[in-house]
Amino acid sequence: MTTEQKHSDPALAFAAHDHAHCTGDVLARAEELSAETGARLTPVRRRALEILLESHRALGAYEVLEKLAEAGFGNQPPVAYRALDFLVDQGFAHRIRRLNAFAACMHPGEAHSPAFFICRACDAVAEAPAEAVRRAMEAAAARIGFSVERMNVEALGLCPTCAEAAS
Amino acid sequence: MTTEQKHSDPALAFAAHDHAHCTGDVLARAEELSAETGARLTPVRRRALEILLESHRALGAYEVLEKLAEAGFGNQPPVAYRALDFLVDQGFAHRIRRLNAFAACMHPGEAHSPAFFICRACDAVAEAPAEAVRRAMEAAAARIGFSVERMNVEALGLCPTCAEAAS
DNA sequence: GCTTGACATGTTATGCTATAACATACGATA
DNA sequence: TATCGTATGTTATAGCATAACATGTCAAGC
Repeated sequence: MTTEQKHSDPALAFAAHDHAHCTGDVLARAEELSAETGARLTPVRRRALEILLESHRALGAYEVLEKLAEAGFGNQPPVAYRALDFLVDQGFAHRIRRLNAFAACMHPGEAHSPAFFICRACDAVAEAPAEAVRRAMEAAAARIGFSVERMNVEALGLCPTCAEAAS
Repeated sequence: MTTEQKHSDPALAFAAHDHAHCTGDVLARAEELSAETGARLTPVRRRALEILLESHRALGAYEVLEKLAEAGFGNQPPVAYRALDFLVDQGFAHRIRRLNAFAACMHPGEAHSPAFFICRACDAVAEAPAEAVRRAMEAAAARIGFSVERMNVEALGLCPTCAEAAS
């Protein structure tokens, strides 16, 4: 399996794998993209992204804040929210509203409309490409004259591991 | 235009129409369904649904609470949250996470996976049928062995009226 | 060099959203 | 009429998010 394939396989979000590896790759990609677009991936913002990547799960803003504070940054809520908002704006992270949480985007830069699959048993979150979902939404929007700017698509259920354990 | 068509036309959520009419129909349908399934549509719950139907937009739990209190029910948050949770469980209302709000379902009982289109300018919310979206999600879930139990599909953008006004 | 403006960060304070935990009431049933 | 399940009411608190203002930083233009 190549690195490319590995990172684009959403099932891996539910399985053990080499975090350090994908963390480094994604972070590097985020830096490239920032350089290209002029976005300023400052120390707090970069560290916030690292935190999301390292934990490799969805984190609440206050969890991120705590880790930012440990790294010497401010420890007031706006510090975390601003960094996270930046990451979301740049497409480096996604906000998962069902969990009031944020997760690093596993393939930044690739235009994609992410769909999230959230396990209600272990809280793991898989980000899967969902172009078909996006197309269906665009079509539904067109029928009512609505112009879509952003989308949140989230499913709650059981991941393979927990489904197995439950049976 | 028949009543059936009227209620199933999501564009109407963005247009003026006869609230009293659709409110009554939906409420009656909810009562039928409750009788069938044995769900207890008690006074608070019924009033909460009426409140959502009357306002005909997404309301925060505390807005609903305020109106429940006016009607003589308790005025502590759990009163509203419990009633709203019941309505969501029964499929009589939907939770719109992007707005931290709740909206009455315009066609309860009909199996449907709703998608919401939220205008960022006027906060109007249209509920559109999105079977194609649901199918795409099921397909994506199947590929990673995930079993979907619930879904939230929300789009942010501009409704026809506000898009017009902006141009 | 210095000023200015844009942007990022830090801090205080507060508001909004949601739930835990316990008390009370009510109806169905044995 | 005792009991169980369910619904409602209430107190208290936890958790999430942002407004508003102060400070710092850096680059462009005078």
